[in-house]
Amino acid sequence: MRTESIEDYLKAIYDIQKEMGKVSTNSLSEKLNVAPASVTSMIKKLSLKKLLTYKRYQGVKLTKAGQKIALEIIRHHRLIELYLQEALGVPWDLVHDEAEKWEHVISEDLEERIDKKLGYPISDPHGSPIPKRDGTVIELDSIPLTDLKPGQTGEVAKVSDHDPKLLRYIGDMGLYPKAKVKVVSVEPFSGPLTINVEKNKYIIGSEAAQYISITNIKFSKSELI
Amino acid sequence: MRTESIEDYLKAIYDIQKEMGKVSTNSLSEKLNVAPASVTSMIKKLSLKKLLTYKRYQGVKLTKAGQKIALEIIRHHRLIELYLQEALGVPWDLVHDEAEKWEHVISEDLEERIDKKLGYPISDPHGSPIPKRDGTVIELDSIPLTDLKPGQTGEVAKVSDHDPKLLRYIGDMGLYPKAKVKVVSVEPFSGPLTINVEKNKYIIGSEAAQYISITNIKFSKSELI
DNA sequence: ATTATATTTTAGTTTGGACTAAAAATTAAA
DNA sequence: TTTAATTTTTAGTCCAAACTAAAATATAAT
Repeated sequence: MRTESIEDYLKAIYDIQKEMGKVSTNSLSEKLNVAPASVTSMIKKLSLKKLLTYKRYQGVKLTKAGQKIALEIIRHHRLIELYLQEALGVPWDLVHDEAEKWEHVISEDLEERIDKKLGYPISDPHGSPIPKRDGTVIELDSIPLTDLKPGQTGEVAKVSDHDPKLLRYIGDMGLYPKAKVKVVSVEPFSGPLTINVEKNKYIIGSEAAQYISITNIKFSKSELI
Repeated sequence: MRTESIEDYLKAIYDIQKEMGKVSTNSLSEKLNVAPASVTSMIKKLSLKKLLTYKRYQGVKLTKAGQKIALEIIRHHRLIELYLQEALGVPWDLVHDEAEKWEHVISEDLEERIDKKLGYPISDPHGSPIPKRDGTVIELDSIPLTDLKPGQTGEVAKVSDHDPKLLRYIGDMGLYPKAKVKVVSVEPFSGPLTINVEKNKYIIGSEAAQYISITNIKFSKSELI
């Protein structure tokens, strides 16, 4: 059987795998908010179902079958997020939580209808790519805003959607995907950055800035962008 | 806690209460497709939570609190059904199953948005009334098509949405809510009825006809409607 | 290389919600 | 009014998925 819990594990594994390479028991425990021991037992089950491979004490890796399911759920999630925003005007800091539940119960048929209505979009409101039904994903590479040097410009590729409060903060500065940013200065010791967003100047803490991914990075001689 | 299972029980109890008066263990068992023993134990739990009252061997009755939850879920269900049809073109025989799952995970906020977008509708695609958020429902009274006598006319109030195949059959005859019907003849021993639907003549078995509720019944002298 | 710390796994419980089989209560039939 | 049939409840299991506490392994520090 394919329970909601299993889907959540596979999705979490996929995410961690992508952004940190290795998927440890602890990282899963933290991401899913369950005890490490619970993770271990679920891992065993998923391994039996051939959805992932693992060696004791050495982390897990999704199999083809496991990845297929993970991507299917992620696809649901992102299409739903975009649909909620576009069709129903749900603010971008709320779409995640709503999608988190709906993604497990939507039918493929309805998903197809939504996909069509949206015109087969390629990314969600936070800039993450929407996997195709066949399992292909185009991850465009980007680096955290905190890695830019003063004088560099770029555009927002995506932002983390894990915390509504953070999203609201980011949104207030206009830091949506595709927004042009320039780093004016960076304070040392993980201090705040001074940035320009489409001509407006802001100061943002590195804590928040690390959740904003930038692409298309260049040096700009001009004062503006 | 308020689990999906609990919500399903309360909804089922509300439905049965409305259309059969008494809610027995067996009727619930059948409607929910679970063993009678399972129903008994769930009833005990719901009783402890003060969502219903019951005396052993004598059926159950929702409390105010129980009814409130039931109506909330039914409201979700019906709004979702209508939304799926109107906004996404999901055919009317499929909206039920989709809503059956979504109804448990939709937020009140999103529901409000959907309600607004639909213009605060009062009934779903099958003719059932949509409860208000405060728990009021206007059930318009109607009788099964099988209870009409030859020569009587009326209009479709609602149809049962429990079986997609049945709905497709009914839909093919144009028997949507508000459609005008005239009973031309009825064969004895629960035989088929000959009816006119908006000028078209059909023969329908009583098995199917009993799931169609009619309102606004009159006698018509004319050949047509 | 040992010890200390951190991570992961085992072992054993708990909880929700289902199940079967058998007993008890109710209702219907002879 | 006894017997038979139906309905409902007990009693005891099972499974998924979480938990805690304690043991095992791996990694880091001295």
